[in-house]
Amino acid sequence: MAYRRTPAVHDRLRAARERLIDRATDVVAETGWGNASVTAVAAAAGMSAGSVYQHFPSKAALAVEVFRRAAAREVEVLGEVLREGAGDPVERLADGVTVFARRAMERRGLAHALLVAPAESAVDVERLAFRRRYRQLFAEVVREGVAAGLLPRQDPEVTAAALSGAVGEILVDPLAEPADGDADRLVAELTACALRCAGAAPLTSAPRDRRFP
Amino acid sequence: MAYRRTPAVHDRLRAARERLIDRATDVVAETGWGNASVTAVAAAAGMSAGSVYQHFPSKAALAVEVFRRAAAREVEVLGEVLREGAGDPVERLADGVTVFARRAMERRGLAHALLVAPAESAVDVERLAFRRRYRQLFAEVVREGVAAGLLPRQDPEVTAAALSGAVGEILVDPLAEPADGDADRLVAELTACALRCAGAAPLTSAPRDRRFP
DNA sequence: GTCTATAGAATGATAGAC
DNA sequence: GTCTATCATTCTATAGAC
Repeated sequence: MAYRRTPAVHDRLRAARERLIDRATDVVAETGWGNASVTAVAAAAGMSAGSVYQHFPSKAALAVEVFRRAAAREVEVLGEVLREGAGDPVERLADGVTVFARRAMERRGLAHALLVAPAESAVDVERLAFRRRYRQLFAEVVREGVAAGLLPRQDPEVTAAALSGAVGEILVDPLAEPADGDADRLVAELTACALRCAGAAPLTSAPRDRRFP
Repeated sequence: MAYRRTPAVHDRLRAARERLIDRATDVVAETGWGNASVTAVAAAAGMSAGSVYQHFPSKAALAVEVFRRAAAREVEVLGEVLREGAGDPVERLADGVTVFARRAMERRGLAHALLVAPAESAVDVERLAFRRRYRQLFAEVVREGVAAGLLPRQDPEVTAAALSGAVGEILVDPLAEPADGDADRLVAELTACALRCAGAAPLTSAPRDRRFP
């Protein structure tokens, strides 16, 4: 195309790369890693399989980039709620779980791909790091809550593992696909469970007498 | 071999089939599903790859049988503790989580294969059913606890998901491989977390002195 | 006219059935 | 051990920007 690589060409390449990543993310979210062949994602992005290698040295590199982008987005959102959100640590924890769960349910396919779906080993490595960051975020706010005397003493890492594990577990099971109205109830139950798990009083306060109705 | 299948031949075939399943289970526990090729499990069982197909119509069928046997054993053990164990529902829940976690840590490789390790899709289907049974067992005892007034009102399914999710989550992360003495502490923390999760531990900031001194 | 991004075919490796 | 299918990756000829 270009005699020398002009800015216009550079931009077009960059745009094509972005589109490839976006479309590949869609394919992964809709059909899973297993069906995201080079040919399939290339077709979704409107390019040939060969052209993919103009942008990425290997399929694994593309997969990792797809994962990183989506995972980073989730971590950022969760981190904002947990760290810079409003309220005390317990309130932020409740908000965090709610956001985590709600986002996962809204983009179920993507959440599945990020959290549990089998993928190539390069992605598995990223996933481990990703889950660990998630847990650290939860653990941090639990630690704050303990320090503030709002939560009983506990191992924040274990509690954090339980929190993310609970959401993941519910996502794994396709039968748990909730009806429209049910999703809200499920998120609320999950949040309540998370608060109990950390040892906090239920959200609907005046907790002392109402706890065991 | 026999012209017509005599009882002796029948017994020998049956024994070979059992040995094949047992050795294949070992291979899966030690090296994961990915390395459990037909050749590898056949070698471990002391037979040729071709002979495997005397006993199973496909590799997937063998894998499913391996999974079912091991999973059924775990479900049985957990079910015994949760259903026929000693004590009230809360005590049985604590025992169940402890047993679940301890067994998983003792046979980490097998637990990983059963709970989370990537496997062929036929096994994934079994895994879903297996995790569901696990959750049902937990949910049942939680339901009992609620009915008995020992636990606050909650969705037992969600709580059960959190319980098994927490153990699974901790197993997923290889970094969490605990030192010898640490495993006990981890199991204890997990059990405490599980009790809180079900609402059995103190929920307010006024903890009982005995539990959180 | 030149050069490179691109499409599409060729190649080669892997994995599983039997 | 052989046969087959399925991709990831590479090769090659074109088309279109400069």
